[in-house]
Formats: sequence, structure tokens, C-alpha cells
Amino acid sequence: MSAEQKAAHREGTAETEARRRGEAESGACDKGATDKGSGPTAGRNLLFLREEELRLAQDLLFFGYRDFTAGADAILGELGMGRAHHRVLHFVGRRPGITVGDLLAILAITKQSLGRVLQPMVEDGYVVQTAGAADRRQRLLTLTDRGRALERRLFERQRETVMAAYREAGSAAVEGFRRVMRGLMGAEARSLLRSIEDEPAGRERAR
Amino acid sequence: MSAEQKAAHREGTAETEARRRGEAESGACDKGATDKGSGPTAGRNLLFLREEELRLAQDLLFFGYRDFTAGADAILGELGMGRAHHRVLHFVGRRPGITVGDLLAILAITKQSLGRVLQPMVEDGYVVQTAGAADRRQRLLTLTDRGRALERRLFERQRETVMAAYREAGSAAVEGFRRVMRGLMGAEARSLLRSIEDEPAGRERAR
DNA sequence: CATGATGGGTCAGTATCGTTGACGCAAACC
DNA sequence: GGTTTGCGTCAACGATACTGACCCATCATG
Repeated sequence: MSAEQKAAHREGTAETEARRRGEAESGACDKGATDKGSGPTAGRNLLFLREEELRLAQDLLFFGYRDFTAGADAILGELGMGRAHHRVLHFVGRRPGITVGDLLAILAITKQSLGRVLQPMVEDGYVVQTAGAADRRQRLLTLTDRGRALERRLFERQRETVMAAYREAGSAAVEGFRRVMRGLMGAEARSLLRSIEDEPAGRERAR
Repeated sequence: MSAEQKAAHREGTAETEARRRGEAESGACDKGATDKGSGPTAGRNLLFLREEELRLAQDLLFFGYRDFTAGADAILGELGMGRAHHRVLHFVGRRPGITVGDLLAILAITKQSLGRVLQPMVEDGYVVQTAGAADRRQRLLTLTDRGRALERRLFERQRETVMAAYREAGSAAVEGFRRVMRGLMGAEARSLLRSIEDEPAGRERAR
């Protein structure tokens, strides 16, 4: 059924550009479903657009996220590490002195999963653990020079990908990208992200 | 063959040259976040923004992608399936009659990895394999009613997330989101995505 | 100061998803 | 009729995640 709708709707082929524009204009608003066309196919077309719109979003997120991480993954692979190591480097680098508990909350994994990744990183000299000043049960995590260097290397690799995409898309698109990505996040992730943004690297944590 | 594809996939593309040319440009700067005047600190601020900008992108992609998939993951978990099953449902649903080889190219995984996921899905009646008409070595993959129903369920779950994000961000932001995500993709993924978009479900593949 | 709660580490077992390498088979191609 | 191609499969392995249980050091409180 829906397949027939799609086939019927798309007679031409290469006007992808015009199609995308049309989606952007009419698609992203939930209400006002029939304000566009007054023909009998208006509602059906709108439904089609909304469906194709999401399918496209699924594709974009799948391919885009994969290629975004591909460069860093290659570097990590050479060092016998994985994406989980990169996450630790990234978030510890972003918040030096972060506690294990806070890192667990950000990564949303279990203690055991983190331990398997973190412990070798401490042994190999990428991360140091220091007892908390106020609460000495805490193990505050900080990157060593070596850890910072690796994080920097992964960072530069991804910077190429992201900056190329940003430049290609333009600054207005970047703002839109940020808004949509933030919208995809749940309430918890949003507040976590806010707290990360409000406490950039090098500043003391106020908790 | 597949190994070469993978190797090529991980390699960076010709985007880097453009990056070096535009290195000092501010094309990816946030809109009006700070002064872009030519004071003594302008260069430093620009560097800072570009760095923080990427760190933010990393955060957004990490949290956003995770929450984007979280809803579908929960449904899949109840059925004893994982994200890999969803990808099969999604891409087979998008291109009914796709060959195993083409699906492998899209997913960029090995035959073995796909087989471990695909075989149970065939046995459980989510996917059917039919011999190719022209080339009978091919096993053309199509969703059954049951497969379509599950895909639809996962689709609706993600639709809520994405549509909420789109509505919240606005249609202009959606267009920007698409442009940036497309820019994150490498050349291979782009051409794959193009071929998917140009051959929507229900139409014969022209290869 | 004893007691319970908390931050963190660890052991044991399990599941998903990915990998490499090699081999088999049927159909297609030249 | 030999070679290539499309697909399936066996065996072994590795990374990342999970649960449940248990331990230790430290903090906080009665």
C-alpha cells in the first residue's frame, strides 16, 4: 500500500534537490495538515513526505554517525583500543577531575563495563586517578600528557570530518543541526549536556 | 573484494584539501555568538570557538544518536533482537528484493555477521528469500507481513522522537540538520544513500 | 565509636555484534 | 569446461555491553 503511494508519487528521478526543499518547507510542522494543497491527493502526499522524511533521517543518522566515528576508530584500532576508550578520553578531557560516578552517569554503562576500559588506560598511563580532596573515597579522573596527546589526535581526526561538513553545509545549517540533535536527546541527556557545557575543561566543578 | 571496500570506506576522502584552504575562514562559526571583530583576541577566540564547536558536535552526536536509537532498542530487546536486526528490517523494507550482496555493502559488515542476524529472521518469518529471476544465485530479500509489522512498530517509535525534534527545531533547522549529516558521510555512503533515495521501496532496481 | 550508607573495585557468567580465514556449492560466464 | 561470482557456513576470536554478588575504604550519623 505505502509502496504504491511512493511509486506513484515519484515519477521523476533527479529532482532530489527540489524534493528536499519541499520536505523542509511542509514536513516539519505537525499541525496545519491540510493548509497546503486543496486537491484530493494533498493529504496523502503530506503523509508520504512525513514518512519519507523519517526514513531519510534514519539513513542519515546511520551513515553519518558511522562515518563520523570511522576516522577515530581507525586510529584506536591501531592502538588496540575501541570506541569506549575514546569516550573516556573525551569526557575526562572535557571535565578533568570528574568522578567515576559522574562518568558512569554520562556514559550510561555499568561499573564493570567502564572498569574493563578504564583500568588498562590507567595502567598504560593515559589516565590518572587521584583521591578526592573532600571525599577521599572518590577517584578523580584526569588525563595525563599521554592521554591528552591521544585525545588530541583523535580530536583532530574528527575535526577534519566535522569541519568539512560544517563548511559544506554553511553556518545556518550548523545551527539547525545542533537544534535537531539536541531535540533528539532525552531530558536526561540534555541536562547532562548542559552541565558539561557549563563546566568546560579547566574550570572547577561546582557541585 | 569486500575487504577492499571496507578499507576504502575507512579512508579519508578528498575533503581535506578544501579544509586546508578554508582553515582560517569562519564559515562554521556560530551565529553571532561572540564578536567577530579584528581585535587582538579575535584569532584566539576563533580558535576557541572552533574547538568548542567540535567538542559540542561530538557530544551532540553521542547523546543524540544514543537517544535516537534507545526507543527502538527497547522494543527489540523484548523480542530478543538487537540493533542489527533493526538495520536489516529497515534496509530490506526500504528496498524490497535487495540482494544479500547489496545489503552487505550498505551495512558494511561481513557475510558472517549478517548471516548470524539474517538467518534467524528468516526462520522466524520476518524475511523471505527468493531466488533472483535473472540470476538465480541471488537470494532476494523481502519483508513478510510480520517483518513489515515489526518494522512499522519500530518506525513509529522513532517517528515520535524525530518528529518531536523536528517540530521543536523548526523546518529550517531540519534542512540544516540534513545538510550537515550528509556532509559527515564519506563519498561511499553518499552514493549509497543516493541510490537508496532514488530507488524507493516498490520500484525495480536499475543496476 | 559503632553502624549504616556511599564511592569504587572486582569476580563470574552471559549476550550481541563485529572480525578473519577457509571451505563448499550452485549458477553464471567465457 | 574451467573460472568467476553469489551465497552459506564452520571455527575461532575480540570488543562491548549486561547481571548479580561481594568486598573494601571512607563518610556520615546516632
